[in-house]
Amino acid sequence: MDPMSVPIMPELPDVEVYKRYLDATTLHQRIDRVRVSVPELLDGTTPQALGRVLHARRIESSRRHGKYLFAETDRGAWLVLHFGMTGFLRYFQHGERAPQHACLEVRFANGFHLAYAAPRKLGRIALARDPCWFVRSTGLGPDALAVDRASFRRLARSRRGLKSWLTHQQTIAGIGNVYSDEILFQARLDPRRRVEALGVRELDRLYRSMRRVLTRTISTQADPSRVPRSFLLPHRGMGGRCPRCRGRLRREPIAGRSAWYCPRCQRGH
DNA sequence: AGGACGCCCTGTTCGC
DNA sequence: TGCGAACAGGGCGTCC
Repeated sequence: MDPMSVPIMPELPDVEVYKRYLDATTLHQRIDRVRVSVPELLDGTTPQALGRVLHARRIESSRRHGKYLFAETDRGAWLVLHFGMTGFLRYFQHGERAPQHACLEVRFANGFHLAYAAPRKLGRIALARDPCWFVRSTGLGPDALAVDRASFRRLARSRRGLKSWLTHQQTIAGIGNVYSDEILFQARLDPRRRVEALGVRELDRLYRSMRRVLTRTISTQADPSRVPRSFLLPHRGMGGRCPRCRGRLRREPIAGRSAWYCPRCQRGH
């Protein structure tokens, strides 16, 4: 079973699944060829430089921060991958066909390949000294699953709207449009409300909802078909109905994205 | 500071 | 049925 066969929006849970996929397939094997077919995705490096850094190296470990995946080589340099909205990984045997839209392809000495594919070319490939350095220089906020309740409250001193705040990677890293809808739905909060206007109980509800949604979707491999029917996600679409009150869901552009929510269950006051 | 908007990209879905 | 417009959205830049 190839867990990468379902197209998904690469937010924190999805990237966590990619990380586990990478760990389960590519670690400790010697890289003997690197091929870049979409050089526009390279940020701050070139196909030649990337090839030099990776050639004859092994990936020894990986890390994830928000929607970014980091792979450590045995010489210390880190490969940085961001999946945009359609990116994914595929590990395949020599002779099998590479996925369409493969932008970066690494061949290992054991005859297997790892492809990073991005049909819409909205991803990013970079090199970094280490993940901390990269996170700092990009200005990313703490990973959503590493934020404790106290930090969450501190970060919430913001005039932003809830939807905009949750998806702002410089505040908290890892949450995108789809999962922010789910988190707000389960916290029963109106996406248009301001963060700083929330009471302590509401803020704690939001915090618990964030953790519940992220950990739960990771535990089901971020597979959309395995998301409980009580979640908003399976109903997020034209004509969708609220799994809680059966009312019609509403779509509204908020923070430059289309937000789905239940106007009855997610009231603002 | 933060929101609105446009842009990048391309496969899919929609309406006429 | 066919075709073009609209849409999907992560991240960035610009403007207000």
